[in-house]
Amino acid sequence: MNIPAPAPEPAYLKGLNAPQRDAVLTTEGPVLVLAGAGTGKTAALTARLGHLLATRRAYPSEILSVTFTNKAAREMRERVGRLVGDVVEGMPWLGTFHAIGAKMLRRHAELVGLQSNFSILDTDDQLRLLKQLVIAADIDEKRFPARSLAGLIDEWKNKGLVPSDIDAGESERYANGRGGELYQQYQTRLAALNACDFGDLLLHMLTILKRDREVLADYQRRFKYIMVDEYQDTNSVQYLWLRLLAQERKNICCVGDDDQSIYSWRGAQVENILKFEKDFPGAKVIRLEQNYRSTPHILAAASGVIANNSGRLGKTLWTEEADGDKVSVFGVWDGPEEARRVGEEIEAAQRNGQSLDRIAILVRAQHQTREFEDRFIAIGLNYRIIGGFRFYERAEIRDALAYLRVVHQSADDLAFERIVNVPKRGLGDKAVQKLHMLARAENIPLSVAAARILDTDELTGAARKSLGNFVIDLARWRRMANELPHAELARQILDESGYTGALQVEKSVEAAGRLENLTELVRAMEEYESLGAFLEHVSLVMDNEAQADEAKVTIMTIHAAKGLEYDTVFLVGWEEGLFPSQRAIDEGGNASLEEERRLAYVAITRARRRAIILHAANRRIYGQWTSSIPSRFVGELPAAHIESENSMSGGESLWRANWSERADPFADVARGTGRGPGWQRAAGVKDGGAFTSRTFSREPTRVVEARASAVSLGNKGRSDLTVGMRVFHQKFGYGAIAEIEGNKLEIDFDEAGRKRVMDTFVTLPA
DNA sequence: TAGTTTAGGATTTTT
DNA sequence: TCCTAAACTA
Repeated sequence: MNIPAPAPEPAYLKGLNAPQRDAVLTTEGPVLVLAGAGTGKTAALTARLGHLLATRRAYPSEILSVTFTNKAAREMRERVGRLVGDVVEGMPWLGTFHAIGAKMLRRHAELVGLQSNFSILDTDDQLRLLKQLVIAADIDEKRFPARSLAGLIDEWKNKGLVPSDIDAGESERYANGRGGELYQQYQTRLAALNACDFGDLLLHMLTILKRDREVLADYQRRFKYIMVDEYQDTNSVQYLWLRLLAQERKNICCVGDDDQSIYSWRGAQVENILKFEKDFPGAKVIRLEQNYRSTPHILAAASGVIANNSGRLGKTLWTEEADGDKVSVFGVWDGPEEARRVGEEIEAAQRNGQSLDRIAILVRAQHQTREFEDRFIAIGLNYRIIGGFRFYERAEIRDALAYLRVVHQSADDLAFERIVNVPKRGLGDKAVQKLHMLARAENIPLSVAAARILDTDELTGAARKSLGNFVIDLARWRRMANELPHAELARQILDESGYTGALQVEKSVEAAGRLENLTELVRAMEEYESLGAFLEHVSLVMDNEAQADEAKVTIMTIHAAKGLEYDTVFLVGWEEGLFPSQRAIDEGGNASLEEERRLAYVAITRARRRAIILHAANRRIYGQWTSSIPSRFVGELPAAHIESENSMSGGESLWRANWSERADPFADVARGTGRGPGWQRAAGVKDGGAFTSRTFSREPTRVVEARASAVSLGNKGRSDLTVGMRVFHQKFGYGAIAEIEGNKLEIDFDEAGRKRVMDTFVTLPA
C-alpha cells in the first residue's frame, strides 16, 4: 500500500517551533512578533525571508528588511544566503534604516536640494559646524554649548520635525528661544555643503515621501513585503517612514521585545510596539516564548527583575533546559577586588576547559572597563574591549577620509577645514578665517575660495605659497579621481599631501600604528567599486569587526551586548548610582528607572549557563572614594534562584557596618521575595559571522573643479565701487582703487603700495 | 602659528 | 582621576 509520503518540508522550517512557523508562514497582512530574549527571533525572521523568496511571493528586490545595526543586517544577509543561496546578493533593500535611507535619498536628492553625491557628516563634523553657527550667531557657547544644540536637533530629527515644525516652546530649549532659528541655519548650511547628517537620511526621505505622491506610490508598489527587526527601538521618523511605505499593501512584519527597549534616550519609542495593533487593524500577534538560550535559574532571575516594571506587553518565557547553576551574587570590598575576583573566576573557568570567547563582562558605563583592563594586563589574561575607539574614528583615518571627501565632493567645507593644515602647512586660523570670509561673501565652497584668494595679495609669503601648492594638488587629485583606481588615488593623495611623510618623520610608536591603519584603510578601499561607494560605506557602516584570532574575554557595555550571548557572563558594578546610574535616579523619574531595569534584564539574559553578579562596597568615582550600596536590582532577584556570597576581606560584619550605618532606603536589600515561575529547559541560537557589504552608488557626476583663476568665472563685482574711490582694507590700510576686474581690485595703498585684493575685503571709509 | 598650561567635565551611543 | 578643549606664551 502506498502511504502518501509527507510533503517534504522546506529546509528553512527545520527546527522551528509552532509559533516560529506561524511567524514564518503568515506572510500576508500585518504581523507583530513579540520575541523574548533568546527565543530564536533571528531564526524566525530569516526563515520568513527565505520563505518569501523560495515560494516566489516576491523577488529579492521587492522585500524591504530593515535592522538597526550593521551587524544585524550582515547576519541576516548571511543567514538568508545560507537558506536560499546567492539570490540574497540581489537583496538591495536589506540593511539598516540609515543605509536604506541613504540609498533612497541618493536617487531623489534633488527633491530636497542636494546632489546625489552628497556627503554624510558624522557627529564630529556636525558639532564643528554647529559650533561655527553658534559663534556666528553671537551666542555664548559657554552657557549654551553647541553640544546641547546638536542633541536637540538630533531629537527633533528623530521626531520627524523639520525647522518649520519647531514652535516657540521647543525653540525655547536652546539659547533663550533661538533653537529653531539655529536649526534652520544649520539645515541651510548643510544644503550649501551638499551634505546631510545621519538624521537627515531618514528625515529628508520622509519629507519626500510625504510631499511626492509619485515617489511614495513607486516605493509602495515596489515593496511587497516589509520586515522590521528590533521594532521596540524605532523612533518617530522611522515609524512614520514605515507606516507610509506599508500603507498600501500592509504586508508588514515587525519583530521586537518591549522588555529590551534600552534606547529611549536616543529617541526610540516603545509606544510604537505597544500600539502596533492600533496602527494596523487586524494585525496578527505572535509570541515567541520558548527560550533556547539560558538555564531556568537565569531566566527566573531575569523575569523576577523585569516583573517590577509596569506597562509591559507581558510574555512568559520558558525553557526545557535543566536547572544548572543558580545565579551568583558576590559582594566585594572595592573595584580592584571586583576585577581580581572576576579574573580568578575566569581563570578557574579556563581550567575547566571553557573558552575565553564564551565569556563576557558587561558594564554599565564605558569607564568601568579600565579596572578590568588593568587587572587582566597584570595577570596576562587575553581580553578585548568592544566600543571605545572604532577604526573609522581614529584621527588619521578621519584625516585620510577628509582628503578623499574634498576630492570627491568639492563643497565639503568641513572636510576641507579638517585637512587644510594637516599636515602643518603654515595655514592656521588666520588664513582659514580669510578663506571663510571670502567663501561666505561669494557664496562658494572653501576649496574654490582657496583658489581665488591666490589671485590677490590677501595672503603673503609662506602662507600664500603653501596654499598655492595645496590648491594645485587638489586640482590634480580631482583630475586623477577620474583616471586612477580609487585605492591608488588614496595612496597617492596620502603620499603627495605629505601626510604619510609627516608620520614617518615622527618615529613614535603611535605614528607607526597610524601608518599601519592607513595601509589598512587603503586595502579596505579595494573592495569597493568606487570612491563614492567606499565613502558611503565608511559613513554608514562604521563598525569594524574585531578579527577573531586568539580566544579573548570580551568586555563591553550592556548596550553593546544586546543581541549577543555568552556561556558565562559577569555583570559587574551592580550598585546604586552606577547601575541604576545616578542620572537615571536623579532625573527622568520612573521611566528612566524602568529603562535601567530593562537594561538589567538584557544583561542577565545574555547568559547561557552562568551569570555572576558583582557589587562593591567602595568605589572610586572621579578620583573620590565613595562607599556604595548594592543595586536595587540585586534585591529584586528572586531568592530561590540566586546564591549570595561575600568575599570581602573585612568579613561580612565590616561590610554591613559600612552601609547599614547610613540611613539608606536600600540598606535592607530584600533578597527573598521568592518570585519566579517554574522554569524548564533547550538548545542554542548563535549570533555571529561576518560579511563585508559592498554598496551600490555608482560614481557620481564630475566634481566641481576649482579654478586657479576666478576671472573666467565671470563674477560680478560690487556695484558700489568705482575706480579712484578711496577704500579701507583690514591689513593694508587706506588706498585708492586703481583698477576693477570683476570682483578683484587693484588698489594703490598709502602704506603698502599696489596690491590685488578681493572686493569683499574692503570697506568704504566712514 | 605652534606648543604648553590650565580649567572644567565626566552614562548608555545601533547610524 | 584623567581626558579634552580653550586660553596663553614663545
